[in-house]
Amino acid sequence: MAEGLRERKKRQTKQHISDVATGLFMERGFEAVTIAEIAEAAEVSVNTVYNYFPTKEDLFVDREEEVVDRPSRLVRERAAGQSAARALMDQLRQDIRERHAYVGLSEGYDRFRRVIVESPTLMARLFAIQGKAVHQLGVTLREEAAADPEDPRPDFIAHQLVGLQNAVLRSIIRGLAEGGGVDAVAEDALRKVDVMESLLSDTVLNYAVKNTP
Amino acid sequence: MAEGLRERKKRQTKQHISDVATGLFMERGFEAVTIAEIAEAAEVSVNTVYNYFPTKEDLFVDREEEVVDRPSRLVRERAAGQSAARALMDQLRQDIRERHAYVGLSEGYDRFRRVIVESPTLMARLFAIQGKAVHQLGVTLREEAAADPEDPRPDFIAHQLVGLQNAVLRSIIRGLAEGGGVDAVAEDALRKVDVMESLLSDTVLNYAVKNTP
DNA sequence: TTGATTTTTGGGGTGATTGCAAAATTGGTG
DNA sequence: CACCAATTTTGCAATCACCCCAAAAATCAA
Repeated sequence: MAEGLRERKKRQTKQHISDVATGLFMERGFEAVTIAEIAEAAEVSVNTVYNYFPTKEDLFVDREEEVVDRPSRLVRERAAGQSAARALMDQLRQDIRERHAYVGLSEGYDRFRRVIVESPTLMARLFAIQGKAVHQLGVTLREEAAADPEDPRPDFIAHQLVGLQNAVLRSIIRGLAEGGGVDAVAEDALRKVDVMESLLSDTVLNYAVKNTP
Repeated sequence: MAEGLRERKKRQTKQHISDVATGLFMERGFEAVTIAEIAEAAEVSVNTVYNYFPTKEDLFVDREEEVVDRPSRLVRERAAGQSAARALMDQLRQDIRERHAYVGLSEGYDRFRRVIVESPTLMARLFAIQGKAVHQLGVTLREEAAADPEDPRPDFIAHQLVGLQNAVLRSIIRGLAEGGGVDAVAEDALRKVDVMESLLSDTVLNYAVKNTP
């Protein structure tokens, strides 16, 4: 059965509210905008906003699940003969080369960043997301390496790998904030990835190599 | 001049409110207790509570600053000839041996933990604290190693070292939650620290060795 | 068009958090 | 000891996020 008008309209409404909210947040900051204002600007009732977004943060922090799951997914889908670390580092380098938003390299990311940094609520949310990503990746690594539940390595390796991504992201954000051009910052980030990679032990770099089928 | 009665009374009031609040949170959980209830139980007005504690979380999350600063302080005060990593790992092992609350090994930590885990608000706060600790340690490592502002290593090493502590803490909490005795869990944690240490590269383990004077 | 289903809305809370000014408390003074 | 000045506590009113419920409006299927 084809997807009905109802479904489409719901999606549109949700998207519309999200867009309006993001616009207002970008203009005036997260805390300064009230849900009531968003509802008014989007021409819906406050209750409708809550119908689609459980909390105010969710109006801004989109695709949380995707961000949390991506490292795990990349590991699961790594090529045969490739380690978990290599899969993530390769993708990280590619994200940088492609100026992907995942690593903060995209138009308008700057204002975006300011909105987040200026809101304790959003900062806390981001930290929580990162924590979830670490945990998720730890679970995945444990499975992929068939490690014992008592083995502390998967969790710690997850910390290291997510930490590396985070350090890169922060470095990029700082570079852009200081007025560096996107290309220069990206090149710089690639160099830093190399340096950080050299701080990983061989054990970590070669953890959970996928069996050749 | 000696500390006046006023100062003493303020401290007492603050402590009293904190104690009452903590007691209620432990009994009924964080979200289930309202500020009004705390005020009533402590026999002060709601405004007085806010006089001492800026937010509800602050009634529970005590000594945040101390937790954030401790890794940095330990690194700054490390012995001559000792690396940053070694200072932190040594202290971590000692905390475990001493059953220190820092690593979750102390009486009553279990209920404490449940209160936190069951409250998204508190979890978010803890993640934020950890984030701050990483950042703080990164700054300190950069100073101690006299590293260039562009050098990505201090930040990433900070991630690794705080991550290790975090992984240990989680392991301990899990062990206790599964009913392990404190001594057994502590012994286990020490073994895990060894394993995790073996996942750190030599570069990290020997970073920022303090000059002999 | 109708009846069922789903979405939107309105209205009425609760609870955290803030601002302000009055009231109570405390420290020292004469 | 009574009194003024500084400090703390309190009461009151608001704002805002968020929740619950029932009525109204929109949509779908027959």
